[in-house]
Amino acid sequence: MQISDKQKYDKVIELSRRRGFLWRSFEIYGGTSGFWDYGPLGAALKRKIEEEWRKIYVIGEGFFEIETPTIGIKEVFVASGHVNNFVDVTVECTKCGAEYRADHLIRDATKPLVFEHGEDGTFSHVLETNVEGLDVKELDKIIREDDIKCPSCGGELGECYQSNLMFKTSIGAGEKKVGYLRPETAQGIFVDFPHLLRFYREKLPFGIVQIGKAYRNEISPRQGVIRLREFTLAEAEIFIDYMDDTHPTFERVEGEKVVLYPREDQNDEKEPKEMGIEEALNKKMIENEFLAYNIALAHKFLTKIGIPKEKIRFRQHKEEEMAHYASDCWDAEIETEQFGWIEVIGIADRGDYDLKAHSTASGQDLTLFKSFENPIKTKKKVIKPKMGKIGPVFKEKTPLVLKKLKEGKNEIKDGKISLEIDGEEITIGEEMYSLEEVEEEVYGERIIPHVIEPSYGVDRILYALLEHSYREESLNLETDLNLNDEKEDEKRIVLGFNAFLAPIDVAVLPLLTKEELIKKSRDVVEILKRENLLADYDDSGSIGRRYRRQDEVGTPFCVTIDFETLEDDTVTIRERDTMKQIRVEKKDLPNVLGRLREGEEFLKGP
RNA sequence: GCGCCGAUGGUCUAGCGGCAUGACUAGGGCCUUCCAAGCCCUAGACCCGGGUUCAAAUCCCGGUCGGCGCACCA
Repeated sequence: MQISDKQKYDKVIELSRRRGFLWRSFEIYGGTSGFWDYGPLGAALKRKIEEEWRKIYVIGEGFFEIETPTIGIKEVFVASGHVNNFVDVTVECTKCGAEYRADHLIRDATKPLVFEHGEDGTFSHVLETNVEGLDVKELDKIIREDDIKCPSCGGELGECYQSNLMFKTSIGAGEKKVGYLRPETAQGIFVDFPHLLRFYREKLPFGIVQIGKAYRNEISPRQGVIRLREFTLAEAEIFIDYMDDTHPTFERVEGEKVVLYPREDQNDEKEPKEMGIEEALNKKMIENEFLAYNIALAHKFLTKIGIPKEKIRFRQHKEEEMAHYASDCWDAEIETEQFGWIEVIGIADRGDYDLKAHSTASGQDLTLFKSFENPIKTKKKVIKPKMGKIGPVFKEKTPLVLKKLKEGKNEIKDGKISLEIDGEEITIGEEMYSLEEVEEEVYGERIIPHVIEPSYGVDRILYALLEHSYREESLNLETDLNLNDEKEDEKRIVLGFNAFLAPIDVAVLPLLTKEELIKKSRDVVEILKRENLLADYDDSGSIGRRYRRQDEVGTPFCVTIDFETLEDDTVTIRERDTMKQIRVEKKDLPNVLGRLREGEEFLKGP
């Protein structure tokens, strides 16, 4: 059988395209890599995944959702570091015009530095120039100093320049203002920090989420739906007090077991290990309680939507792979057949990087006043100027003098204070001030919150879910009609989504294409619609064919209308996974379906 | 971005200088009392552009897209 020889990825993508989950974008024009459309069922599935996410973060955690533009002005991304750091350094040959990535060019041009003789008689280089983390000027310098030429024509290379991975655009007519399509939704949140702080009434910790599109102009996106140029992020930014990283509701994730793959174990090539989240925290494997909490939360989310536990692990980023803003980062990875372990969620400790950066760049105060439990009382001596003496002496310079004195950086020498005003040295004599001891109370301090950021790649999660939901079942049908001994097992393709995620909630099918049954079926569809269920009606082909159609798109239940329905107003509900049926009264249908959708065992009966 | 390979109905596929295969799917009808049954009918394709040739899906060149390897991946 041809189909079973194929990779699972191919089967999943084929089904997705055939049944309207995923389509390549711009297909009639040949398509463009890095862009995919969600078809009717794909869009529905994605929405339901996002809805589950909201249940956890918005309702569960109490993080409200905001929506900010997908285009950001240049200032935002200059401050955030994306304009400078989210780049590849490129260099162009002045003669033939070929373009190169400068770091690779240097690495290639300067290697091999050392050869090692392999056992199989081949040579391999073991050292290469370390170009990691060099900036434009440094790379440019190396090219000049080592006199590196164009590898294809030997021509002189031009100056290095940065090519940014953000999509650039202009705002308004005449390209007055430069904008970029956001590479993450987070910056919109940081920029709104003063509003958010007031909204949450100036108390830490608080969180805020955003679900939306983000854009990265990847040089060469591959791997189908895994690497996109336009993709959906579901991000939460959790603002915390770094002095107090006790999570207020840690008990919610107690007992959650996760597979962890810390940095050290990766370096030592050890296996990831499963452990309770409290243990990981106690052993300092995860440094921060908020990080640990959010790792557990991510694990809850992924298992809830139906990713098998054994296919989930959390891998800590190595130092060199972390983003420019992160001080620690754990990725949730899901194992897929096609791509191996893929990153689907990044849980980063962004520290105070972003707020600090935006504060500096905008000149705005992005701090929060944190009260001490007990005000700190200090006694200190302050200088009290005697205005009657100072005024007449310094005249119009008096305000400046007072200002200097207030700054408090005064050294008293032999009772005299020296100040520098407009480059001029002046002396305040003993008679011009008095020293008084005052008691000062400090009620708190201004702090910049730190940020913990769980960032979910919705598209990747959706793909992983499709792959893990896809199954083919062999049905051994004992047909007497099978005269030739060609024993061909019939194949059933099922997307085994949890009922609450399935794009179509329920299908209504007349057993036969008879007018009475069709009419009755239409009535049932109307009843289900009133319950806000997405009900599909289908009377084409045989009943078996219709069940298979629904199985293939993951519809959990089919309601079948037969001749008994006409007599006693009962219908059958057929479950996707077991293919078993129960008969219920038509009037109980919404109630029973509701309970089944909540996960009640199927054959328990009404 | 480099190298290798590929692109034919909605899906999968045969053909590889001379009428474009077949299966599945889909639409309509007949039949049919629960899991892709059967019968009849219908619809539907050579990635784009150039070249070679009497003739190109087929050969050549360029492009686009895809797969794999290298590289990249906040």
